[in-house]
Amino acid sequence: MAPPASASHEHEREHRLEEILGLLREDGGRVTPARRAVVAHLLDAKDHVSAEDIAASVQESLPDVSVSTVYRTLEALERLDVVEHIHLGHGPSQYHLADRRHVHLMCRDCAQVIELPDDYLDRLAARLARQHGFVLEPSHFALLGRCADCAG
Amino acid sequence: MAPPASASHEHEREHRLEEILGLLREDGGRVTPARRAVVAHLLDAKDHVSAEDIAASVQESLPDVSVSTVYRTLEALERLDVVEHIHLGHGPSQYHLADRRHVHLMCRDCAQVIELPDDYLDRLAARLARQHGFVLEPSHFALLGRCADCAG
DNA sequence: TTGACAGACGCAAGCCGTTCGCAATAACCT
DNA sequence: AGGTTATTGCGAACGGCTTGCGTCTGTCAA
Repeated sequence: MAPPASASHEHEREHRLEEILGLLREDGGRVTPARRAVVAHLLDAKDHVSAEDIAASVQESLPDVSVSTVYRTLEALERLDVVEHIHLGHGPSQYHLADRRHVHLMCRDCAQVIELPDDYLDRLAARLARQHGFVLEPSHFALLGRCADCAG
Repeated sequence: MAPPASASHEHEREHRLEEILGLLREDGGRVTPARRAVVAHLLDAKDHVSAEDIAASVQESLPDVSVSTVYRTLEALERLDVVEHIHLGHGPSQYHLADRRHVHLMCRDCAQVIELPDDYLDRLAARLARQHGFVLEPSHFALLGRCADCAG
């Protein structure tokens, strides 16, 4: 579960963790074991995870943290712009740290998710801004379609 | 509820209705009053509607058509490629006739939906196909962001 | 025209993801 | 150490959608 980390990576992760928890405190919030575990899981996750994923992982060490606590923690973190969620069409929302922003492609057949750099939609975003004054949030939804394998 | 229609529009609508019902029959399906009413509502709707919208409208004339019938009818029509649905992030799926395909922008703040021509994402689709073999389905999801009003 | 065979129906229960109300707990500040 | 108040766990409830089941009814062949 914990990533194989060199001493410096471990240190770095610890730093980020405390930094985020500090933001919660600055905001008048409190740092609890549950919140610490949620943030830790987000730091360890390679990419996006569902609230249920987080709950399951947190419950390994803190068995009676409830899903509602996870949702409430994620909500607090989103208010602080530390976390964002993305809609993948069908299926639950996926959460990730705001600084791990990506554009997502999702296959409607095999449900595979492909990540692209977060500037992949810059041209489209510019066009939407120019033509419609619309400010695109490219990492808040997935582009649906069929992946190379499933399209045949 | 029924659109103000000239005689020819009325005739045209009737034709489309029977045409679609014919497809159901050809497929080994049956044409029931409930199905007729669902298709009629889709023909009358200006744009996309939720299953609940359809149910409410159908129930005005056929009070005990249940939501499950609406969902099952929409499922049958999607199998025949007559209907498609689109995911708008939060909120229920929206259904529309397959020949009224659009790209959708949705404002995360005011929930307003802006429709763009269905070829609006052609360049993006071409790029995705070329670089990733991904076949984009541009009308199966909404582009989320903030509309001109809400972006300020 | 009728009959019988699916297919479609209504209903109610159930699913999933998410939110909420509440009383009890425990972080934080002094 | 103590008071305040944010956060918690729990359970109930939500919205959107699906399913199982027994009944009904289009459809098509006789």
